Amino acid sequence: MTDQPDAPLTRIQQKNRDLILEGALTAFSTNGFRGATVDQIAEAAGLSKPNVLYYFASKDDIHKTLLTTLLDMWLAPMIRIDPQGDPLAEVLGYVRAKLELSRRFPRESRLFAYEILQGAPHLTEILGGSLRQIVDTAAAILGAWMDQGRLARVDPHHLIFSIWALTQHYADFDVQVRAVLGPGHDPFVEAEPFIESLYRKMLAV
Amino acid sequence: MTDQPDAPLTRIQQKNRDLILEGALTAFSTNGFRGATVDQIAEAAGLSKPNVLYYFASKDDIHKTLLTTLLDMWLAPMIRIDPQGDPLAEVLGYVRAKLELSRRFPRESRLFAYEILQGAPHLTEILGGSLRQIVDTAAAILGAWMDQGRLARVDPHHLIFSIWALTQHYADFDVQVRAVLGPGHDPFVEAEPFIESLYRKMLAV
DNA sequence: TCCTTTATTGACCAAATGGTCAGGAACACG
DNA sequence: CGTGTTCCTGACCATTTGGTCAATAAAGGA
Repeated sequence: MTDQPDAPLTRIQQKNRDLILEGALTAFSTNGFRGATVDQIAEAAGLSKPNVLYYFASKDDIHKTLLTTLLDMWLAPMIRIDPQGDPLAEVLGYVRAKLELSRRFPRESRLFAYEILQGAPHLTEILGGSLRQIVDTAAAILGAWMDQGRLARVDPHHLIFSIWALTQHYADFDVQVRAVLGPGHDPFVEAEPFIESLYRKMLAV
Repeated sequence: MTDQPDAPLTRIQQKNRDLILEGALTAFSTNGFRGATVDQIAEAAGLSKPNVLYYFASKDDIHKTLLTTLLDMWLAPMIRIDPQGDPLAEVLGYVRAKLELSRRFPRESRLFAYEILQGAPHLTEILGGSLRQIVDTAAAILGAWMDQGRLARVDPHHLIFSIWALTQHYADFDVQVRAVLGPGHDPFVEAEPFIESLYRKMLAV
């Protein structure tokens, strides 16, 4: 499409790339990378298959673009944990933000879930690199608060894992949760006070 | 292979079906249903592709067989919760059993994760049927203990979800957990005391 | 041993799928 | 306008893949 690698995008390029990524998010998060077809993506985006491949070099390229783009949104709440803030309020704020992400962006959550399940072929460097650094930083903050006796002593890393597990479960396993609860339930609405009280009890000094 | 629908399996049939299911478990849990190929399964089983399809009608058939076979193992610990037992001990026993399943059978855990992510096309009746009943029964036991003041009052269904989320996370997101922790860690060994203390605090009256 | 049943496979097929390409349509802009 | 660039598509291709089948080999039982 363009020979200039860093040429600014035209309006049409911007719009169509967005359409494609939006359609691909739905396709990949529903069927996984292998299960989604370029035709599906094209139809979801309202474009022809060759046109999709005019804007992206390959199916793989679309997937990689999605993943790296979304990773920032996914990690943002953890970066916002403030060492100067109130420990419990900061943790609960993070929990709430993460649950809100699961509620509002379940497709993104599932996309990551598929990727990790598959062994994270596109994310290995990131997982052990920047993600690990961000987590270590957050864990250090939590650890310091525990040292100061402002939070109950628990393993900070596993505390973070537990938050991920609990919040993402409601997005990734949505069908199971809904099937078990039956109709007339809003899993996310019920989950919030449950998870909040869980961490209040766990982290109370 | 056999016209008799309920004919007992010969020794060869038994062995080869087992080989196929074993190979398929690895293939499906690594790449998902769509990502796994019959050739892969055949190679993992040490059989030829036509021979695999001699023992199972289709790839789908293999998948469904695996899923339903494994569901029992997966649900067993919840059924063993004893209304006559000590409440906290019963819950912690269930948690430990579930974590042990994740540790020993991560492929099975991932197989289910893929299935649920996909919207549980093969399990919809089961999810809203027998699974729901089993969960409701367990939730009722937990609720009764809470009524008697022997466990802290929390939403029993979400308590169960939290156990699933926390324990399965270590199997399903294994690569992520290991990448973040770095080498020299055994996630499951560290997770057990963390999760146990979590539920001790949460459920203490 | 002989004969029926069960196992196994190479060769093959049709459909699906990621991707290409030449050429035409739409657009931007002097 | 006109012209160069960007955008778009129908037709096409090679590969992968689930599945079939006729034919052969191996068991098994009387």
